[in-house]
Amino acid sequence: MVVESQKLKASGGADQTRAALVRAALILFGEQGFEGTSTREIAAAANANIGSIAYHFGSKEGLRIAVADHIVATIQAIASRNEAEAVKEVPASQDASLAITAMIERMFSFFVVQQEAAEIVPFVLREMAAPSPAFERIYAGMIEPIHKRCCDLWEAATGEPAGSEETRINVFTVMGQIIYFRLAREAVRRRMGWADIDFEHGAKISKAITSNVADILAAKKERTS
Amino acid sequence: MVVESQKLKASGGADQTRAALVRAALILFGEQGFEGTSTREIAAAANANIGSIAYHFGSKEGLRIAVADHIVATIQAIASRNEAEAVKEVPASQDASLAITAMIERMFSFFVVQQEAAEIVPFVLREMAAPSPAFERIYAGMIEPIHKRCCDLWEAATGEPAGSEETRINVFTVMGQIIYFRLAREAVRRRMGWADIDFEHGAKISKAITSNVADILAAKKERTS
DNA sequence: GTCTATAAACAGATAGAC
DNA sequence: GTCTATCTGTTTATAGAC
Repeated sequence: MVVESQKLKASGGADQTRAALVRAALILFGEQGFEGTSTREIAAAANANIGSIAYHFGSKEGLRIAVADHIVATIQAIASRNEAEAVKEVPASQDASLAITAMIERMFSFFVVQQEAAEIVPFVLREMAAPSPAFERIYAGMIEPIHKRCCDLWEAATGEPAGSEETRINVFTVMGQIIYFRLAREAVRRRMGWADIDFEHGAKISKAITSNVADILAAKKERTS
Repeated sequence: MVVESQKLKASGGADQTRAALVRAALILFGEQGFEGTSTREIAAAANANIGSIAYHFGSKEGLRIAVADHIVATIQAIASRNEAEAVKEVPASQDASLAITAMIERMFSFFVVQQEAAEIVPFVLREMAAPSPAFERIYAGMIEPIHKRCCDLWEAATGEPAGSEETRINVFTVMGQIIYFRLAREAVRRRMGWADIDFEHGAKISKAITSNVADILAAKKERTS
């Protein structure tokens, strides 16, 4: 993936310059890493000049913080939209296992298949693996809220308290099954002999994960009953 | 984690200089990334001079390749030792599920608790997430062999062919549960309220993963019988 | 707010003495 | 093989014109 050569900045306006810089930095930091990206490169991709980074964000590090804040805002917009849809789909919390399956498929689509907000995931992965000062925002505004939400679903499905140590660990094991396919995308692609991981492949993986989680939930229910 | 200030190079000798450079690069590339590490930094940590990198490896990129080869050699030494031990522990392939549990615990200890070869994991994680020319070696010499070995165990435990698409995907879901706790170590640490992920915490996580896999295997056995 | 010019530090690679 | 000095280009940050 390469940054489009089209202008990210539509016309004049300070807000548009700012937004174009944030989006260019999001993409380039995700692809090449923070140290692997120069401010000149970012300014060029955003159709702005080098000085504008210092003016709007103070420094390169300030730009990274702004990128993190932009991610959190985007994620929260997506989350509230999904919640509105989820309420429509499952009027009562009729079957918690179904809700978990839906959540897994949504997260898998977001992290691995990536139709929307594809630029966000590489940046977030890098922050998770090697936290920078910007990680604080990503954790508090994205990782923790998603994990909490999953713990609530887990409680509804198993009866195990959402706040218990066991539940929190179990939810991480589910998130690991999903995100690993993004982290190790190239290894998976090679080992599976796939040219790329397309929608069809994604469906197979997603099915395997939801099946795993269904088996785990069923076994837990069996043991506690 | 910071590189020890002690000398990595014991005395003279070309091989010792070479080895010290590889080890210093392994640690620093893992901690700070390839672009985030300067050749001067590596030479200083290895108690060598900058020119020695060009002499021994041709370029910074050549050093990265040498690091990858060193990792593969180390992994293969560990793997053959483990195999020798595994034969002692389980004389016949009496219970394949036990062998899988043992494999998971070994991998978890290697990737997350990290008593031995702790420096290797960060470097490998970075190559998985953002493959460089050195990834080829890591994949062929470490990732694929481990994955193949796990697929064989999976076949022994479930009857599903080791080469089937389903088996390969399932093995990746297990590896994901393990490696995620290393990738997202900082997020896990915060969410669990742990000061660090020590041996006791590792035991809890490992138990959760082995329990998950046991449930998945049992459910698969149930369905095919 | 935007843009250019420049400062000061640092990068990787190389040449050549020993 | 080791080490120093240096070349060439690039880095972030800044100063100041417009």
